[in-house]
Amino acid sequence: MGDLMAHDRMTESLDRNACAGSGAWSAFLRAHALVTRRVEADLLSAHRLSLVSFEVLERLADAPGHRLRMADLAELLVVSRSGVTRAVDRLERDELVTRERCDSDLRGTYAALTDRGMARLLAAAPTHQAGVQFYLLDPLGPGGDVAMATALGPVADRLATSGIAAKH
Amino acid sequence: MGDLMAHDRMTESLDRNACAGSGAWSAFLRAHALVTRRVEADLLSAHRLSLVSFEVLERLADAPGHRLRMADLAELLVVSRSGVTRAVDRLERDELVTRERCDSDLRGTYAALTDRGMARLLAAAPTHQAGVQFYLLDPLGPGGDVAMATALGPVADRLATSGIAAKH
DNA sequence: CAAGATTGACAACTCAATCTTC
DNA sequence: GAAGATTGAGTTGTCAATCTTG
Repeated sequence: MGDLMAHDRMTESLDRNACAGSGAWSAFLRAHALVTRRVEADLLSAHRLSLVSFEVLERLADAPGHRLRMADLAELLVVSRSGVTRAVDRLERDELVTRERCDSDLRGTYAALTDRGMARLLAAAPTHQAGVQFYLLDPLGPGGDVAMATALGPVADRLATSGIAAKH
Repeated sequence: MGDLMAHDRMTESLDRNACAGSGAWSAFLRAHALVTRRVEADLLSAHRLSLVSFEVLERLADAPGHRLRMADLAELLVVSRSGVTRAVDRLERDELVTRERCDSDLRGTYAALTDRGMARLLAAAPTHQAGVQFYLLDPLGPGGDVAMATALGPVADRLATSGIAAKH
């Protein structure tokens, strides 16, 4: 963990002017990788839930009737439809979610939260919330969370309209 | 960090429609997923480079001697050491990178940029830059890039010190 | 034919174990 | 023994093709 030799090599090679390690893009990628890694590690060790699994449960709990159609879940989580199929497969194996048929459109399928799923979500939510607060929101400083949300809103709006594929 | 939220209160907040769909955390995850997806799609279709591969080439080009040790590369990219081994394997197959021995420490290995690697990077850089600008920086608005970089700097600093594993 | 969902084949990453060198 | 790097095993995600229903 404490790797002093590596740290020496790093400081030597970091050039603030032309380095790829500066700028909003690099900070964005780095912060995302570091924060999600920590939050997921905490969720896994304390509640055996991956970050994606937690987010599925969270979205279902927020939805009317505690259920969502697979395609809607895919858009909310920004993953492919097959990705949602696999994720719900895993959650169904653990009996945290069940599939229900959609009566109005027989092509559709609902992913619905079970009682066990809700209990698991409630148990894990404090861990998740604490991680987000500690790893991301606290370092942002006062008002940083609001600034982040308002700044990144337009980013998502611009890209979320046309599903997963697009061009410019 | 000690978040002692009671279960009944959490249930209330989860039932509120605004819980999972808004806030800095959700915007952060959504923006990252959407932007990296687009940037990588552009890089793949135009230059057959994944985002990770591009970033490896970029880091090597910025480094003194156009080379970096595997462990340093892992820290810069925020991936595991085995992840870097696999990524460099792929790049070496395409002859964009070569492995070199480290004379001062025979345990170490350098990943070094080849001429083909540099040419590929230079060809792909405009595509990458345009994607970052269009998908992320433009929606952020004027000054948004600087604000983002300064806001996320402390996030990375807080988490980057102890490698990949950590506790709080 | 278009849309929702799933499946198979495949790609990329992580962890734990291993090998070499310090 | 500790650190750098790699390997094997296992997990998770994507794309293309398929099946079913509108």
